[in-house]
Amino acid sequence: MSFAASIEELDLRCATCPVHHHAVCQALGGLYLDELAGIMTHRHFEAGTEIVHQGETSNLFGIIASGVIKLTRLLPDGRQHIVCLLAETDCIGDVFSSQSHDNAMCVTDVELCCFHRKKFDDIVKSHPTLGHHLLQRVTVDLEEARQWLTALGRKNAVEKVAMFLVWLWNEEHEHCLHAPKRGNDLLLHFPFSREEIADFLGLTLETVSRCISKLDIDGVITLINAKCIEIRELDRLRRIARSEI
Amino acid sequence: MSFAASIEELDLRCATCPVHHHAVCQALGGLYLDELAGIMTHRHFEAGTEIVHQGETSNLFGIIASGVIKLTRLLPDGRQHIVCLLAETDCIGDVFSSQSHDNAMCVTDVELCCFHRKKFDDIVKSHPTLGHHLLQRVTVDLEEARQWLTALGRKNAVEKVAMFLVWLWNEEHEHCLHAPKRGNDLLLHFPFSREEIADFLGLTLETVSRCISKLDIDGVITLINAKCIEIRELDRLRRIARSEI
DNA sequence: CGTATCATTGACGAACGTCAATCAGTGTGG
DNA sequence: CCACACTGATTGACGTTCGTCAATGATACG
Repeated sequence: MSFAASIEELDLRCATCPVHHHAVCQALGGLYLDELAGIMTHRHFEAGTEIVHQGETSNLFGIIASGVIKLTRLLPDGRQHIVCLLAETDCIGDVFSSQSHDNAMCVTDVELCCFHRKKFDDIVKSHPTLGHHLLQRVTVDLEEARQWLTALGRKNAVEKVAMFLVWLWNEEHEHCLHAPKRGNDLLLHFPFSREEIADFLGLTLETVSRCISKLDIDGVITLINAKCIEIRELDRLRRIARSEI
Repeated sequence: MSFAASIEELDLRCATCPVHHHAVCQALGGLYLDELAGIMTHRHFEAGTEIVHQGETSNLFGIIASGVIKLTRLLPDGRQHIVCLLAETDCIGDVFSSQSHDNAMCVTDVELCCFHRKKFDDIVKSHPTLGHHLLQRVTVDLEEARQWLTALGRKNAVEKVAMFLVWLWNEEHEHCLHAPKRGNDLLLHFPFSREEIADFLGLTLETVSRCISKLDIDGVITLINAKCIEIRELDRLRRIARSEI
């Protein structure tokens, strides 16, 4: 693990944090934010770093200021699955349990506001609005997990990949308020390898590659390069994702 | 929908409720429980009844007193998936959103403590401990959803079915505190059809049937009848479920 | 320029789905 | 009490989708 060492980072307090208006911390007004800032440490992790290991005890509760984290689970024989992809303003960790169910690994470089699980929970307990916001977050996470459950259980490979692309597009254009605005609204840049997409969708990297090629050939998207796709027919892509075709 | 009509049921207040010590309502002591009881209505639903319809607005927030409810999602072409199975003490509904993401359908007869979503949320807001308990519930639901995500994404049919049986066994013997104690600890009675198991595991009913037959032939379980299974080698079943074989 | 890594593409096979026949269990009515 | 029908489970034959294995291509990096 690589902790932030530079002194400058100590100055990164909540007031200057780029996401504090959108993350759960918004629940606390500026007044109580100091309380949070007091127990917060800001850390930088490089892409590829494993922040938390599956099964390990960890007292980390974090809010992502920037970057992307994947939560993965490994089966005894090496099969892997990504249960969640987290981006800025998302929370990592569980205030109730110190045992981590998943590996947390950085897909890109990550800036993380870190709290001690127990201390964060104490603040949650004393500030009901924060608890309420946290409940809302977890509820949204649950809804998203169930959406993917349906996809993994009942959709075919092309539908899964289409759904993933639409989801990415939504993430960039609706949820992630700090994503840099692209010149072209339909240009999709993503940091995931084919293997990561496959581990997320319950496929193999070859199948993901074939599906992307098929969508390209069919004119729904244009493959600019391995990690950049132009969406040519968003409506059609959406219909495929929703299994309406 | 069939509402409870008998006058006796009006007497079913929280104090006499069989699950109030284990459901989220425990968070409120006996004192505040009256507040909850004041806005609660107790309803009975028959097996097969659809309580909530996918996409509909619904202001129901309920706590299951007895019975089993399935939350399902339907794709435009008829493919179906069960995203969650709920039993006594579990909550149904979302305090934040009035639009239901799934159909809620009774697998068995169901006794449900019903609240108006908004009113329940008001009580949550004024009683932080209740909110905290609710957060804990949703966190557990999320963890469970992710466990099934990994299963649907990365496990084969036999492993899925084994996992389902182990999960059922755990539900009966660890979580569901009011399940009637069986004479034989390894006898598993369940209310689900092959199609329901299939819709939960992302398989077809034929595949589920074949997997159960295989586990029977291999001596891991004995199929007593369609809805009763004796687990003969729990450890082996667990290892299959965990993909350790 | 050579090497390493990742993506694409093809050939083939296995696992699971589809379709259909049979079997078992349950309820109903004569 | 039995015959019948109805529903759901099992089993078999066959087909499709996706996984596996392998070769080739593209891109980045020292």
